[in-house]
Amino acid sequence: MSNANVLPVLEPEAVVPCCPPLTAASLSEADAVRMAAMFKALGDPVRLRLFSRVASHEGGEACVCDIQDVGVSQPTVSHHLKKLREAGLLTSERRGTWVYYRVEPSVLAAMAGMLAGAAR
Amino acid sequence: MSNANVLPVLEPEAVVPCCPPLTAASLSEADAVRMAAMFKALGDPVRLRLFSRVASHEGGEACVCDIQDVGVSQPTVSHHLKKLREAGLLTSERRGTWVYYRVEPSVLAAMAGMLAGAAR
DNA sequence: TATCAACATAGACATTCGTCAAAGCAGGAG
DNA sequence: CTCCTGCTTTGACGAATGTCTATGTTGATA
Repeated sequence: MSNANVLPVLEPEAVVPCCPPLTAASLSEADAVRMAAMFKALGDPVRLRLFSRVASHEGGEACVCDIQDVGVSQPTVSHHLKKLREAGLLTSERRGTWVYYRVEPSVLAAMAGMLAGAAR
Repeated sequence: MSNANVLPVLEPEAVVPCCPPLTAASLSEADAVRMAAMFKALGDPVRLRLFSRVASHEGGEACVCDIQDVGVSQPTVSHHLKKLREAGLLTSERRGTWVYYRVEPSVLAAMAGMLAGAAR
């Protein structure tokens, strides 16, 4: 079995450089697709709760066992965490038996930046 | 019309007072449902483009005819604008033959505020 | 070795979503 | 009145989504 790279995840670097505030200019289709994927990742109550639990957890990271009590089964939690990872909002790292998740600040900043302009 | 709101259609007023930054505390289930509905509304490329076109349009408002060239049929545009309205992100007003949409700043501010904390 | 705990993956299923064509509605102009 | 334009609603369709159970994998411990 190959133990090389088991995570076919988006690289955060590729996602970051986006976008001007929404008030400044209308989005291109390509930018809209990229940004919509991030908003979509937070567009589910269970995912949003998981994300908020990671974000608010002591030390800025949490293992799955710390946050998995959100009312759905463990495989479903795993599935949602994978979605958040693929959207570039979370990163994960295995340490021993546990897998720790933490938020990717630059991606969050891009989303907040887009909205902040339009909210003035 | 009855205002009994058993349906998950959000009144803009009820949506505004939410929420602390994601780093501060984990969301309750009720708050997560409300906020996820807003993020979900921006989680589609067509809707995000429509929203950005309204937000960046001169005067802070736009009629449908100004923004409907996003690559889908006109009924689909109307459907997406309705979703954005139901999520509390846009308001609409009819003036003569045209319907004008504008962004709801307070709702945007709530979303940006949640993200800004976690992006630091 | 065997066994357990933490987490991920596979497959199936019902529900939701995005899209379109067609029809409906509201206002302005003739 | 009739006709047209701008926009919404309806109904249908395939595709995507969220959830579960069952199974797999990884690492620690005995």
